[in-house]
Amino acid sequence: MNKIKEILRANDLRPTKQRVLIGDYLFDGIDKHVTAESLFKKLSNEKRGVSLATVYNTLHEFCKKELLNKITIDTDKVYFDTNISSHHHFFSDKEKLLLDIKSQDVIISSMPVAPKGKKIKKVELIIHLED
Amino acid sequence: MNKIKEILRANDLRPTKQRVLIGDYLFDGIDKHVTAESLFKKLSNEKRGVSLATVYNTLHEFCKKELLNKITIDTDKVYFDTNISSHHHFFSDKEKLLLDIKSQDVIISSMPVAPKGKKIKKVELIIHLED
DNA sequence: ATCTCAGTTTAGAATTATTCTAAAGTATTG
DNA sequence: CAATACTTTAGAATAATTCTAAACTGAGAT
Repeated sequence: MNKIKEILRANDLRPTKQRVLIGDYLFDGIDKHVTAESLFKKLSNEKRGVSLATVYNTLHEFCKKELLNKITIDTDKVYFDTNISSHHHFFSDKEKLLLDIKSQDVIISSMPVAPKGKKIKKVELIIHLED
Repeated sequence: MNKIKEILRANDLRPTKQRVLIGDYLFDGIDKHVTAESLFKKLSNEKRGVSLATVYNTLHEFCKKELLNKITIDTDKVYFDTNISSHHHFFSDKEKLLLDIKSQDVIISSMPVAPKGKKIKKVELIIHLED
């Protein structure tokens, strides 16, 4: 029995060929950072391809269902992280490389209160690297 | 004597009409968050306008000289902050609104070490807000 | 002042990730 | 199996930004 199909169904997403193919790759147990383009290329090698539009659609759906974490660091590409537990990132602006920081390596001991009428949705710490 | 002209000269930037106009607006003592488009619109009202290309050029030059702080949160726009002291931001994804957090309101008490061969260039903490 | 030239500005074209559209395909339910 | 709502897709559209190449200008030398 395919684990991905169950995940999809549990999230009200029909287990289509494309979603299963993408899910199988993304959720194979190894944390990954992908972009729409990188994922599209990776899957083009497979026998049945997936269109770029579907890659975009699927990444966004998975994000909405909180199966993926969207990371915007750079204007020219959006990254998606399969590690949805709370953690932060290094980013090398030169190579445009995203690296996980182990969650215990960052301690934020004081946080501001949200402005009136707003709640904190997500805290994102990005450490930009240079050589 | 114009303060902006001195700043420009101190940074090896010729004090052209356009740079002085942009500098006068940005560095009037009030902290600002601008985008290329918002700055372009603001300055279009002035008698002598500045082209959009020059707005982009100037924002990037000012960034390089560390007169501005570039903030990338959202793929569809880059923000520039005139407050170059160390501080963090709230971002309301819905309204695409950027707000300063007072520097004493965030305490990061533990930081990771940079990967081998890299140095930490900048630490950016973004707190995403929702209603 | 005027000349010269590197630095600067600019309009418009080019780029590029992403979103949109609308037509064809498919999973699911009865 | 039929009906229908959900999906996929190719290609067009969008929009912020960058690029290009020609015109312009500030600053030092004469």
